[in-house]
Amino acid sequence: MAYWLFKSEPDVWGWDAQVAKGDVGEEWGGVRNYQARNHMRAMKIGDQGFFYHSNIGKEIVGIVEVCAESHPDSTTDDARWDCVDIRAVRPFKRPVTLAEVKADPRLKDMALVTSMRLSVQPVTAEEWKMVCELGGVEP
DNA sequence: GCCAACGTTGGC
DNA sequence: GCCAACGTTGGC
Repeated sequence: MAYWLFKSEPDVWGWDAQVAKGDVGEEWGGVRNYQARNHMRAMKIGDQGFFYHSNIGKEIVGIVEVCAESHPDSTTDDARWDCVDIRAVRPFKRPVTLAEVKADPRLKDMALVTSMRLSVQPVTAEEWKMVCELGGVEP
């Protein structure tokens, strides 16, 4: 089981929209970055991910899981781009802000801090546990 | 709205 | 294959 982080712009597609999709989930299409795509290609069904709001809020708001493995991105005909589907699992009791992550020395190596612009990021098991604690949910 | 960081593109 | 120009992202 691996852990990931998905970035969204909440005014385009946020946590509420993701929750509204229920267990069916939603294709995480539109990613046009090789690193991010490679992370999605590496994902397995059941992998867990944080759902992050950039721009508005700048906080991790909940947990999602991968419900369909890598497949062609339906938002383009370009064969280079694949993506997974994700579905909402549960919200954080308390959102974890970017400022908190940056302020915590144990989280200083999170990709959210070191690779700020990468839209799909790997998360380590330690980071997963830490951020879940901060968010008030069971890992 | 600004601007720094950084990924991508295209000319050579 | 290098590197300058350009476009995009995202925090502030």
